[in-house]
Amino acid sequence: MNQSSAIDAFSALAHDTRLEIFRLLVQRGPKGTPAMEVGRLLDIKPSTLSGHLATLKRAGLVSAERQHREIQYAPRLDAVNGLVRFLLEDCCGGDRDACAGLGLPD
Amino acid sequence: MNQSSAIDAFSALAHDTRLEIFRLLVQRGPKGTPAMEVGRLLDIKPSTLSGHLATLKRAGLVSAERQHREIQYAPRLDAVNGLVRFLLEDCCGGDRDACAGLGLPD
DNA sequence: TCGTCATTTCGCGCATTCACGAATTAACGG
DNA sequence: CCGTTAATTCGTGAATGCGCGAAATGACGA
Repeated sequence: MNQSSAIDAFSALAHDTRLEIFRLLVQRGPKGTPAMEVGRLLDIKPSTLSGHLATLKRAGLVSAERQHREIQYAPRLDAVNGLVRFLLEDCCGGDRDACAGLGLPD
Repeated sequence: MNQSSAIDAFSALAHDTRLEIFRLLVQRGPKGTPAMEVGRLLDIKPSTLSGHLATLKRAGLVSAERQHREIQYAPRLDAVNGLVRFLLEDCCGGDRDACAGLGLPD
């Protein structure tokens, strides 16, 4: 994870509809959800939905796999993990004691 | 944390300079850093810096406290925590078994 | 091969965001 | 009260992102 990738990810999440899409995918689980079903559940027009899913995919936040006619989209939870690690990198200048009790990852 | 607040936070982080500012504040620790020093370290013009710090503060990502002449800015790590919790809320439809091994918070 | 459903691409008009200089306000020290 | 440093506000011009309809493409099933 680098600055540029992080910005792509944050930009992707900084949008009402895309944030809803991502959270829906998280709730639906790692098995994935067909694009059309996402659009139906959230009432999004096909062309708009396609653009948003492409943005999320470009940002590395979701994966896409074709299954028969449909494309299954799934959230990449490891991307969220990487994003947080990047945000909190070298917290307190690397002084672990100073960061104690903040619930940070190892 | 709600959708609107989360978008404000992600929007704030989805910007090159602001992301640099926030990460710098994280690295400098919870004691805070004077605005001017941030500007000096990252080479940001005063008016531009002021706007970015105001955006981060409005998004709840940093706190500001006046100390003598300067204003100390500090990162709000609890905000990051809240952001991640919001993002991963009801993961896998709340089925904890299906989410096992993903490194999620309690 | 044909028809159909799923998805993407393209173009338009509209709204928002950005950096920066100049002027302004705020908080001290003497 | 004055000078200095810290920080904010404001206005402008340029760049980017947005939703959506229309058309194109891809992938099947019969």
